[in-house]
Amino acid sequence: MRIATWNVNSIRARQDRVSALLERENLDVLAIQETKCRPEQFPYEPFTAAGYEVAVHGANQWNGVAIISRVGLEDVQRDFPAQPAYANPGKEPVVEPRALSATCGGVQVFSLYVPNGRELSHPHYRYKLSWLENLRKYASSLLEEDPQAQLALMGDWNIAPFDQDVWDMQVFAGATHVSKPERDAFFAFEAAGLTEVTRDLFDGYTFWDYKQLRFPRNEGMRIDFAYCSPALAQRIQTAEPLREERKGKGASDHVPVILEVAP
DNA sequence: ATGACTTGGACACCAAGA
Repeated sequence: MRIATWNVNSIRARQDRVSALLERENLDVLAIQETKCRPEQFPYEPFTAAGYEVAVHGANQWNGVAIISRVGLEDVQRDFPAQPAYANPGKEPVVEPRALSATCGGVQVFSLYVPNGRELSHPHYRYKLSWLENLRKYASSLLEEDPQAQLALMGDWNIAPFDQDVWDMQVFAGATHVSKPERDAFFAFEAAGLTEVTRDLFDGYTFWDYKQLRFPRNEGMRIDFAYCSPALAQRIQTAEPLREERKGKGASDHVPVILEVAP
């Protein structure tokens, strides 16, 4: 089975590329982030016509996640238990559409768009940390219920866990994505018994900013990951970032990361 | 070339991204 994650930065702007990816890479399941649309705006037809089912979670032009599968799509869950809400200045707190899970081909696949954090002193940063903590607690509870669970927590984690995951640590001094609390929150998933399965299977980045020639200069970040339960981690055979997808007109700023899962 | 941001809303600027 071939499972992938990709922050597409608008599904309406990227639908052609997503459809082409599914076919070219022979994907069974694709978890996408930053769909940036309400459910009724999602372009379902090209995917259903190609034999896929689609589960979406979206509210407006911000955030939004979806799962596209041709190996079943059961037990769809929007949000996770105790998922923190975020209050924009002067507004009521809202649980944003950043998490979606479904069982596909016997694997509980999560499509996750971890909050950005914005600045270390910003309320969004505290929101990011509590969001990660509660997600980790939920993942722990799933593993506790069933140590043999097949779990894949895939998505845009918005954290560069190691210094080599950004092109220049000096550029990120005092910035989000590299701070110790964020990295601690990331590695807490390892402590909870999950394994980030892409780390040992490739080197390099998964994101390059649109600005300042970041891609041609290969000034990127590695922030897209897949945390898997023990029973699933042992089935992962390969993990590959598709750098080709960052090229040309109409590219997302992230590239897909594809996992090959043994039967 | 892999090339100097991109997206979507209500808009002709702005928020947000990382």
